[in-house]
Amino acid sequence: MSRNSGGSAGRVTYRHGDLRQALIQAGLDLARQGGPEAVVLREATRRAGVVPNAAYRHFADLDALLAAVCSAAQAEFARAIEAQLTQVDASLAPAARARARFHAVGLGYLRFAQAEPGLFRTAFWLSRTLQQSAHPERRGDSGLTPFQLLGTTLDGLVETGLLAAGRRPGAEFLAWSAVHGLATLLIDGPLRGLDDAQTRQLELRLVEMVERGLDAPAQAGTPPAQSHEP
Amino acid sequence: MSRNSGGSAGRVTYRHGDLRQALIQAGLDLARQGGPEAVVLREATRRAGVVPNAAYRHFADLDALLAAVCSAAQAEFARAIEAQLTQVDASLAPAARARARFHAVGLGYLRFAQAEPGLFRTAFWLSRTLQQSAHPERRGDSGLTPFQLLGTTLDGLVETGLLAAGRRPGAEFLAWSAVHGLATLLIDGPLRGLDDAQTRQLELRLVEMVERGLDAPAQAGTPPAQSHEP
DNA sequence: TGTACATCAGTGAACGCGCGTTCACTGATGTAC
DNA sequence: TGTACATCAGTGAACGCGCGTTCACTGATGTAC
Repeated sequence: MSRNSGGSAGRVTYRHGDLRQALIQAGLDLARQGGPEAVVLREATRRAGVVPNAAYRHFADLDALLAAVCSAAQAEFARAIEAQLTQVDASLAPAARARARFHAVGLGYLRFAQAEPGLFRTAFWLSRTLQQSAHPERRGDSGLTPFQLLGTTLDGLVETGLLAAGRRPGAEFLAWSAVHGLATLLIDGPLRGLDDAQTRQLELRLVEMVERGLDAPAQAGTPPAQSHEP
Repeated sequence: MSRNSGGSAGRVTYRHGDLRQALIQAGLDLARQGGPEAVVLREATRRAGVVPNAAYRHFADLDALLAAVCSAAQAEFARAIEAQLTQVDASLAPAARARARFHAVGLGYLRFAQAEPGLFRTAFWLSRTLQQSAHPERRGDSGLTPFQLLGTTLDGLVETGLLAAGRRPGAEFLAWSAVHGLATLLIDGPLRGLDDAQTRQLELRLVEMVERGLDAPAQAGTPPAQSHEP
């Protein structure tokens, strides 16, 4: 990366060094600026200081490069959330700590989405052909995906009695939905215009809504009497 | 639309009839299949049975056509939610009816996203240049946007005592986030693989989570003792 | 009711663009003797 | 330690694609007299 990244000086060697990594890095930069659609083979090779078809020595085609970039983006995402978790005060009482960890994941998620919207969208890009699940090389330093990190904190809520065990299964999907939705609306959607204070407040209210809504017993007794299939 | 839509028979007149509308319709079909990125001027004119540059008699450029298509998509979205609201049993007691209406909006939202993922994504497309707010011609038959329809049902929850008035401000953003996030994860994201039963259950649990989480008082007393700015 | 004419919606041809991908090549690198 | 050689990473040139957009045009339509 050092020798060729800027393209400032002429290349020392005829061979590149680690073109594969340089292309992923260039693709990551493109994704950072413009999301997954902006990851384009010719521009990536251009930034790596190399002729377009050189990429084919390292990737079967554009999709293969894009997949590698997406994995890298997701790993960066995971690391950002891990960083938030690390900052939770370890001396807190178990229940308070469990809550703090849950908040850390939710707010870390939202923070990353806003700080790196391009990478955030890239992390969720799925090549529509191959159903590659999020397993091979997409994790953070802890070896967990963002989704698994969320699951861990939910387990913590159950262990400390803040979440009924019966409500645990599937809870990550509910929490994930809420946080992911707010992230999307904040970066791509109609909530873009919000100022920082409004954003922070909304983030906090959302996480608290999830925390409460996951656990509390059903209200009233009557389920809504509407048939959705007419 | 009738004469030219299929392109089956030769055109009767030299002039088109209503090319503007035909182009929007063609763009809507493209969006239905492939989302906003699939709305492409040349293909739209092809489907309208017309030469590419003919579009410039009716739209300044591709962005203008796309904007019209997005508005149409959002209007269709609004109409789908209105349809769900219409089906709520009007003879229910006020509180039950308010809940049912809230559920109808949430589930209608999720249903549309899954039935018409392309249009759903198109409805949220924002031309990054012009900050056109969602006001001119993007509403349903009731004259409300999907967002406003949601607000109406939240008002209903407050009126019937199911939601504390103090929690009403901004509540639409929280509810919206949760539903929008689940919709996104279900159609574009890692939850695509879920079968119908799982999906329906998750939808219902999510809406109930929001309902509970919006209203219930804060749990415990201790806010999470984490600083997010290190 | 008939004719002259302005309007303007759609035509036909062409442009330049960046893209992904293929082909035959070249020459630095590392290995075998 | 020196030489011959196979490997294979990167080069150079070219392809075909669909795209958005511009230009000068043509001829049906509707209006004014």
